[in-house]
Amino acid sequence: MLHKNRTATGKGARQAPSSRPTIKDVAARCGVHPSTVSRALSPAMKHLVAAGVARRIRAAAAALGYQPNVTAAGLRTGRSGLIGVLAPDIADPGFPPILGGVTETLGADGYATIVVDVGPDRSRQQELVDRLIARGVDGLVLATVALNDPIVGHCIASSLPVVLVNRTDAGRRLSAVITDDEAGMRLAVEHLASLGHRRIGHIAGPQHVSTGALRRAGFRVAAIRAGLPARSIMVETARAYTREQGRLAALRLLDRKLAPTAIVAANDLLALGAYDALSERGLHCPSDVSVVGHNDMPYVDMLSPPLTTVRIAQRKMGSQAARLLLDQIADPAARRERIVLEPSLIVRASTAPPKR
Amino acid sequence: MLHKNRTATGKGARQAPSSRPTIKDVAARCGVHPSTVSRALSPAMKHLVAAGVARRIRAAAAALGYQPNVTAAGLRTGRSGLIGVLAPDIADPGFPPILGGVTETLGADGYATIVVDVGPDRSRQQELVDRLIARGVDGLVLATVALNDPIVGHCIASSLPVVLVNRTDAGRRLSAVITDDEAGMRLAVEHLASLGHRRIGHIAGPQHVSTGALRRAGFRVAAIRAGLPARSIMVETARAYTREQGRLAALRLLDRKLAPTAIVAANDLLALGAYDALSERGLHCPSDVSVVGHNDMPYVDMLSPPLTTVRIAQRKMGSQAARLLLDQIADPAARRERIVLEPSLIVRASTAPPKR
DNA sequence: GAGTGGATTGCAATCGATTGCATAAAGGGT
DNA sequence: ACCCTTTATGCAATCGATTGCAATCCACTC
Repeated sequence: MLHKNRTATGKGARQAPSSRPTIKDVAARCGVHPSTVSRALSPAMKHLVAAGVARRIRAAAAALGYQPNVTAAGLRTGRSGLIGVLAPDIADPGFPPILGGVTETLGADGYATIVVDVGPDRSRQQELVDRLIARGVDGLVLATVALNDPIVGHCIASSLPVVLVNRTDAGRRLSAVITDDEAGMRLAVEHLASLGHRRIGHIAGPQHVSTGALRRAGFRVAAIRAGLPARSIMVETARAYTREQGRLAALRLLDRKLAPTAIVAANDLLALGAYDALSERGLHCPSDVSVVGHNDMPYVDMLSPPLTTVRIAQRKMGSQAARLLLDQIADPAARRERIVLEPSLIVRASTAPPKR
Repeated sequence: MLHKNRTATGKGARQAPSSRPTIKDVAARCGVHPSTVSRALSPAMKHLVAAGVARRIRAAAAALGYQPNVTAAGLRTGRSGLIGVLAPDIADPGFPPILGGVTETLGADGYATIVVDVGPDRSRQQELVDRLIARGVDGLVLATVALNDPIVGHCIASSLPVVLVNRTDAGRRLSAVITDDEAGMRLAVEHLASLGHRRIGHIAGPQHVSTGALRRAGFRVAAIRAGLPARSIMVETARAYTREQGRLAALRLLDRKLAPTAIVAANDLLALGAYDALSERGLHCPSDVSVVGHNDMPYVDMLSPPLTTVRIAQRKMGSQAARLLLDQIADPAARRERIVLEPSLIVRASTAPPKR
């Protein structure tokens, strides 16, 4: 029997000489069969190989600088060690902390993450998911789902482990880690009410995503519970979680006959837009109008004025989602779960009692 | 000859029934050989198959919802369609725009990116790179290299296409896309000098990375060219690009006998720290001390006061780096290149003439 | 009517690692 | 001594797609 592997016969050798050593090279160096090397190097199988042999194999592997080819192993085992993450917008400073939590937890278990920025065009989402599936991802973390998102059915049909993060679907058909949006709004509204505000406006986020809808509902409930008269509960909906849409919505609030003395934004980016709108109308925050944000994204403490906002545990949200996903990969039959994290209010200088 | 594939004989069928169709299924459905399917579906090879057959195959593939298994193809062809990206810190708002440029350009060519956050512990970098190589990445984008980084030699030895972004290595041994750091500092210093500042301090970044070293050097040169006396050119070095290290360095500047009337930070995060330090000392920006940042990261226009800063073309930097990498993948013999982008100064409200 | 050539398609090896099964060697019990 | 476990290792198929080579077919030329 002759070597078929990498002998310098030239001719058929398309291999670059620098190509990495394979399991066969290690096996040859030890005079054992490749399968033995595979077992010796696999934590789950190494109990099948004699301790001495295993040591020799590990030494040879180290000497050759052998690194297993994940692609080949993935083909055989059907698992790639890759997790796909769909992000609404990487440039949104609120997202990196979530991502950090996800990658850290997954990385500890040997998984790598492919992050895909869906961008404003939601229709691409399905295609992007399919691309990830074709890549053989072992699971998906979705930070992008809308309330009634066809992607949910698609994911369930694919029987791929999936976890939602930050947002949830209307049917609650998938595991999710979210924050208590209603509670967050209650914190914000109660804070403003306790300062004496009676006319409070809300810049709602897009209503097709859970954060937008739940926070708006939470705002309404909290405002009523705080005893505000119905007509002084004002809501304007932003079409996207962007500074610009926040500005437009804030202008609509400010231009009402009875303008609010305080504004609760569904998100810090929207709050930034509210700041823009205020200065555009020559109003001052907080003396003319108080503003409360949501998420406590990085550096909002540096704004002028520092933003009072509802803090959510973004990093934790990411790591919890990752953990849920790992559980689901380990046991695909596991029931879907829903983890709700509690928000807290960070009071800074953008809120104050109303004038007069 | 009998079907060996996915017939419902039970027994050996470990396959989940929902598992995706393979090239064989498409072939069987069309009564052709799998290799013909492969060719029909490959843009580069489809000229080898009759037009009518190709059409039938495409139809069958679509009907079955066939998606090629990228892992299997990758094993055979030796290319994974994955690009590794090493980031210094995903949470740093300066990074996402670069990443956006990278992923967009690579995505257009069918590549997916694996982003790895190296974090503060640089020693992990080598291991992370090895992990990516084991994953079979087709190339690497490094946003993390230090001036004399062992990783550079390692990458060259691996003969893997690599491009540096934002930072460069001392030996200029790898392709890189950076900004003109000296020019940026010249813009900052000349702006301050023209406002009348004569005592200017610099918060330098870590000196082991190119941005830190080049900006410090650029600051010195610009200050001398502006005719500032040597002893009123003050430099304090931050140990990391963080707000906290910026605060500490700024305090050291402010506590000097002849404190500067203006501070140029090597980075916006350091500038934020300078803001912290100023308020800690009861000083006001810009009336007491002017501050200039660097990078124009998102939302620094919202700070109090809005930050004057040197804008760099981050997104473009990312996409150029991706393009360079694609070129290098297409032609591994291509010469290494270095692209230097020009920065511009964005004047906001953190700079003003010195008192008196 | 044989030869030439081009166009299609099939065949089978291959990428590198994993794993069920078979085999071989060592140990244990009676 | 013999059989029966364990324990350790080898063998070969397999994952799914790609591709060099061979084979087939048809048309056309001389």
